[in-house]
Amino acid sequence: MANQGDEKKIVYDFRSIEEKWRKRWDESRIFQAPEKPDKKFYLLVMFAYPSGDIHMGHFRNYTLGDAVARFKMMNGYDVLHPFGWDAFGLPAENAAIKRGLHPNEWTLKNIQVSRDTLKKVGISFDWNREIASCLPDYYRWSQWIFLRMFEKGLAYRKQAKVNWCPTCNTVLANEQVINGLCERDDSPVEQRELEQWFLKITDYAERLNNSLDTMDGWPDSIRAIQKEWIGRSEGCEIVFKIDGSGEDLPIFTTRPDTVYGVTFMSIAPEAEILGKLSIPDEYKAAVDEYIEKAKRKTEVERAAGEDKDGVFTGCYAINPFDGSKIQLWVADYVLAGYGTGVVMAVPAHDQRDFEFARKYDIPIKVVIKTKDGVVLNSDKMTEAYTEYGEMVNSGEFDGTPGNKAIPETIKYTEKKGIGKAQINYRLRDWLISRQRYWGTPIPVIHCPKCGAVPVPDKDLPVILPEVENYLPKGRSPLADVPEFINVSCPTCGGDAKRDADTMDTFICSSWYFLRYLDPRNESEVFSKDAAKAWLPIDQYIGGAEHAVGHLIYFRFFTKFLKDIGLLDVEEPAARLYNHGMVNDEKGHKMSKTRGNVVSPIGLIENYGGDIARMAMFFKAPPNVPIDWTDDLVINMAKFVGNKFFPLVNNYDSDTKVDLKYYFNKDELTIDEFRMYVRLNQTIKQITHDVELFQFNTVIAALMKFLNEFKPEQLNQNLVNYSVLKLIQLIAPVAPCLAEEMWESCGQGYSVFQTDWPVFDPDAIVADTITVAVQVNGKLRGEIEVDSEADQETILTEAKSNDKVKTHLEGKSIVKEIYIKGRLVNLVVK
RNA sequence: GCGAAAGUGGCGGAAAUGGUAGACGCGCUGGAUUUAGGAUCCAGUCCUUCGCCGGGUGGGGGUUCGAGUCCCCCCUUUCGCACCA
Repeated sequence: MANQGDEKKIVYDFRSIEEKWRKRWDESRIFQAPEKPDKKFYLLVMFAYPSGDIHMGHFRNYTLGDAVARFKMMNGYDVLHPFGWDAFGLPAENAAIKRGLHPNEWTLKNIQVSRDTLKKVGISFDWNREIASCLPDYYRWSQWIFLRMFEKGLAYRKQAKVNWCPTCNTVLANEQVINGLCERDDSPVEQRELEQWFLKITDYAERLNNSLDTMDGWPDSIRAIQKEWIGRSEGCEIVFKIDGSGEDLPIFTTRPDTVYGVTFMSIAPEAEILGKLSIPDEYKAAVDEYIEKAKRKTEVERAAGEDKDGVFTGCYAINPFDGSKIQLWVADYVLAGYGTGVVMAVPAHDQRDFEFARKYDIPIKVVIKTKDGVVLNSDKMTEAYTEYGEMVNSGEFDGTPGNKAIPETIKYTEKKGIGKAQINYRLRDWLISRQRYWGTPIPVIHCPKCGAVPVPDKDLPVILPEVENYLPKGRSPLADVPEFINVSCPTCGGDAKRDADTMDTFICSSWYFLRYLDPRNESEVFSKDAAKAWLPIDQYIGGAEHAVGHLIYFRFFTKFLKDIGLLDVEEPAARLYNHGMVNDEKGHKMSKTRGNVVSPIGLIENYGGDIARMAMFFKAPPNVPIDWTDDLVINMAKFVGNKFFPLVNNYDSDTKVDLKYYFNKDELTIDEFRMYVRLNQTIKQITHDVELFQFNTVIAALMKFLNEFKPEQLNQNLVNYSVLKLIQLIAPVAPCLAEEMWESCGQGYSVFQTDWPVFDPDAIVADTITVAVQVNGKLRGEIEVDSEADQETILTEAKSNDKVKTHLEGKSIVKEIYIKGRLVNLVVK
């Protein structure tokens, strides 16, 4: 740890240097994006939740984005690199309650503190475009988008069984329930029957699913997670009839080919169809009791039941294929929300149905032959046969081969009008209303006569009122604010009440990237021209934990806004990069309760922001989690202080170097030319690595070059040329340092407005090259040859190498392989 | 159970497209310098060996002149989904 009082240890005066350049950037507005870019690059980092000061995770994420932004600037792009605050929501509210503050006060204070820190870090954000989702001029447009969805029937109210967190005192979206527990506080989530607001994201399930196939700028892992979450499933709807009443009893199945094997059906306890059954008296009590019991269980309890159980209703259905009578059961393993809430059970060919049938002595009927053409004996089966195969015991379908069985049965249902091909999704509609204070008010008025009436656009925003008591108590605190709640109906003028709920904060983050494009627009959510100019996001950087939340929601919003004509793009972000976490030295997550938080501010004050970020970059690629240790930064400070920064001492600012043109190579000695080659290899390497965000090897390449660079042995021209190139190459990674060095070489302001170095292709191929020589694939020697030498010369040379010769003795060469400029392999026997 | 990613020295991690495995750094070991500490410099550091040779990228097979990289099987770890009919 550098001792602040000990001047000898300060390797360069990072404090004044960093302050100087931050100020300079700010004054010259170098990071301000133009309205109309020529060559655009929209770089988006996930905006921050202001729950305190920013931490090492933010620091890592945002310095990564910063390096990319600066690199793109140097490659001639107009870079849009905005920032803002995801300021509404439960965490801010909970934190504020704990401290006895108002959420607004708490949030705004945190924003200020965090903003100051980020400015101190010198991130290249365009602060002119800063937004905060808790401010009326932002959430006004969240309300506006909500109303557009309402108009299209995509925002709707529904009485439904919903997830309720008893600790947060609010409902939660499916995406916020992890293993039946609240993602915030791990409380077991209860099911409550409530009327709530939903967004019909399911209308977009197919498009959300299909676009994933073309999104090759996204990590495969995220795409796979989203695919699974959307859960597309191809199958068939088949309409059975209730025996007696003849009422329809539709089911969804992916295995219509097993329909002749149906021996019972399972109905979810919550399924509405149950009301249509006339359950015989002798079964009624047991069924009612089972349903009551099932409803009291939590999701986890229901899922945990290893043994599937259920109860027979005494009712039957008719199989439309063969007219057979099917027992109807109620079973709580059936999900009311998927398909129709009714499952056709085929015990011979579905493992769960098999176990259920064995338990309750229900017949098992084999209707699919095995691969070997065997018809299994149902009495002797120990498990279901779930493979596809030829149909058997299936009436007119007998003999239909496995690959045709499903299409043929589907075709039949359509011909007979007893069903149809159908695609189901696991994705559910998004529950967005919250019974909490700190969020965007839902812009709807409930009128006893007119029902749910949208607030007219001209009355937006619906301002979140200041309240005394915002503690959660199971219904929205806004419900107890008469001035807010009591209004007249916009349609009929009669007494009406505002909706008291607020929106899920993920609404705010579903479109923030659009507001950045036109953040001060008072008449529109954003201008279409701005959207056309900047979209899609060229690079999005953020955590993988948002895979099934935010990263689906913002895709959904984009598609919706395209459909109403505001956007041209189908997808918001062309490329996505997931950064890794920063843990403490023992690999534990940094947290205030653990007391192991390393502050970016402390690092900046003791070592400088450039050293801190270089240390972080050097440790590992940015997508790999790292364990922070102070020696990272200590060692980086040594490298910069001893090796890198002193480079400018070797620069002679009287010697003019023209960086735009080829260096005069003819003047160089052989050793100097070798160094020139190494420089160009380094340029090539670093450019390649920066493009892949491999900043660890960027710094390694710089170190390696400096290990070989001996300025005192080289002519001054070459030294100057090399130093300038190196400063540019390292600028994205160490911006203040680079500016300072650039200036002290007499190059003026700013290094970020110079062109990124391009390697000299002539210098990549040297006059002589080293070729590796293998015998039977094993390295046996190296030869130095003229780079122009032909294959024959090289092979002759290789065979005459002393080391190689010993391995050739007494053997005959059966094959000679030459890989140009790299290696020779002699195959001997 | 299903899906995805990944297994390389004491450690973090390098090896673009199959072509010199272990770059760069940490740590460690010797040495130099220094009143001392810190710092700095030089040398060494995958295993085995004085050296050559040999072995080596989780394990086992395969393709190839040549495999960390491609294919098959297995093991382990991490992450995501977990009754989806």
